[in-house]
Amino acid sequence: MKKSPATLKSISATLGMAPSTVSRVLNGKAKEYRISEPTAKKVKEEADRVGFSPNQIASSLRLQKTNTIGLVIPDISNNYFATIARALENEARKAGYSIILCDSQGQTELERDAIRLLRGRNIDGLIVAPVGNDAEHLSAFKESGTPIVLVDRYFKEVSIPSVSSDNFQGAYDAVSYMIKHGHTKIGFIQGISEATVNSDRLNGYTKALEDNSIEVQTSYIRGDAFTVESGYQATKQLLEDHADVTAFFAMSNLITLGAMDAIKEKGLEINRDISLISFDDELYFSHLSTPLTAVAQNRTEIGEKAMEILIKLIKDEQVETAETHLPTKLIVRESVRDIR
Amino acid sequence: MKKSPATLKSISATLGMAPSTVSRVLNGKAKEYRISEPTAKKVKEEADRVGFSPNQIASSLRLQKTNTIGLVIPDISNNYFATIARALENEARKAGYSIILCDSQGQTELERDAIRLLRGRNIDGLIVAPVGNDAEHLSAFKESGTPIVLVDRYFKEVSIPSVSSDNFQGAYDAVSYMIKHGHTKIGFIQGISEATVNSDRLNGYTKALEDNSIEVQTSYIRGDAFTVESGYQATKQLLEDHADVTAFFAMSNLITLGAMDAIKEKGLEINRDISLISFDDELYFSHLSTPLTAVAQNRTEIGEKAMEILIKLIKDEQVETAETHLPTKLIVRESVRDIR
DNA sequence: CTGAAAGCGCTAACAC
DNA sequence: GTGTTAGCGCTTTCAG
Repeated sequence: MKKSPATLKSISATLGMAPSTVSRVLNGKAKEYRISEPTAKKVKEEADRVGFSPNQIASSLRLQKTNTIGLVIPDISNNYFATIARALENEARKAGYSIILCDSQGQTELERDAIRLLRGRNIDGLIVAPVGNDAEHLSAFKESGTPIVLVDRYFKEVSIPSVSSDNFQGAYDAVSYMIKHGHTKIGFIQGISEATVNSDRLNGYTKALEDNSIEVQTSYIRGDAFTVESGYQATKQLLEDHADVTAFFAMSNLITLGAMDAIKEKGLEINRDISLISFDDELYFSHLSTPLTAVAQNRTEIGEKAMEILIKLIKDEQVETAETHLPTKLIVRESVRDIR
Repeated sequence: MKKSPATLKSISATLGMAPSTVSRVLNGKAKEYRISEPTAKKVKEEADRVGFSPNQIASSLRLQKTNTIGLVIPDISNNYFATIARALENEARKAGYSIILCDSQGQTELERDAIRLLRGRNIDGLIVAPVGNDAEHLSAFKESGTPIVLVDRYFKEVSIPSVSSDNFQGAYDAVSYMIKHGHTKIGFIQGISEATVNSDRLNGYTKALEDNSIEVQTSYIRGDAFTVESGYQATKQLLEDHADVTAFFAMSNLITLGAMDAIKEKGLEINRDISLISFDDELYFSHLSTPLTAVAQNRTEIGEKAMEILIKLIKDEQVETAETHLPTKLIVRESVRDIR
């Protein structure tokens, strides 16, 4: 049986005063309203005694503010997103907000549903790591007036603040590094080609090749999802179609895993037979059979920065509404062979 | 500027009817209340037109039900918890509940805070993966009448339903496997010794040794937290104190990582110089320099089962209130050397 | 078949 | 210094 918890009213009844008085004391507005010491003390004691905790729902309804932030993520079990989520949660909590977590499972349909649901829950702000390329529901949400910030991906056509890595530069650095070690035939194992994260990285890849007068082979560009499976298939196909490719550049932690599966399956060994760089670093990379060179993204900072922007927007503070791109860092390990 | 969204009242006003009528139609109670077809149709159209989404806050206040479940987790960026969280979220969503995520960062104090906060948010149920050994705030929460289910860890002294792996058996199997391969001096790199997960695993370890007439050396039992750092320190110390230890059994994915760090630092190679089994499997284990043998927990099922129980409790259905222990599976790879 | 009205628990403007 | 009151948006008796 559910106990009916203490309320302002119940407390004020046992104390023989008005709910408003109790409310004022408990909200620390005692001096502001010049409530007498003894009254305040009695209220606090009674509240303590019955273990009063204010009903946020009622307060939210009254104040039109839920102190709640929606978070829509493609896959919380993907360490990349989980680490961002942790940073987001942490910052939110410090600012007095709670996170409502929605996993879109990489499906635009579920993402749409989640946002609709969160809207009904009157969230004060929304963070989305969008899946797919459809941004209409996002800009529609923005129209509602509730602040929204994107993480990881972003959209050229709609102006929603976003925080992500400097994908162009990260890719440029990685590919330049490969080229410096003698690689010219470099496979690009991509995710969703329409996603800006992906195209920015592809641009970095292309630019690095061009800057070194290496022709871009479109047949070296493979893959169609940020998944293990796609990484596996793309790598496998490319390995079969172009045995002359000496290096792979994988566009996410999951794609990297798929690529490693394919490489292993073909009986190849990373470094010895084939080079590999992962866009996105993982905890275990240094312990792999060949420690993997990776483009490390600053996941925590992505989360912190995004929440900082969102909270500013909620508080109606000025914010440079543009895209934020955080620097990446090339972590050199042993997966790129020097073939000069 | 925040647009004021459509409400039942605003819709009923433009339509010239009462809010109650609109509410009934929109809640699918049209036939129950025998509302005329044309009226119902008009309501639906208007609701559509203005993009009405009901204010859950108001509804929650009225219904004393928030359709919200609190989730308190030590570290969402730990893949073990993240995968459980994903399963929880998924099941919750299917049942019409949203998840409020709180990361306790492994601190009892934050866990306590989070639960207090969630209480104020009038959650319909609570899932906690408890940190530490203090369960008082948990049983206090239970007293409030809101259903609560624990995942991963549990407490002997308080009767709160819990879902976790069969830690005893999982450990027993792993240690038996090591013994079968000739190991008798096996380090046990533990987390928090007071945690039931830990002691159950220790019991499994002990039992396996005893069943094979091997004496338990308490000096082989090291470590004091489920962290990389503790795993590292414990392994390092044990390696220095007892060079005769031939195998390690690490009590979590993070501890395993720390153990691998220590082993690598000492210039040792897994399998060749030292054997290792991890309690908890990870995505990358098969690609490690020595693919790691691990006790795989069914994380997804832990989450699903826990949510299933919680939802039953919320619906006041009968539930076997006991601890649920899900079977583990020993994934044999190459990290245990046969030294017979 | 539909409307009026009360009330969930809280806050704040307005009394006194 | 403190009480009274209205109302946030919704649901649900109770009326008609």
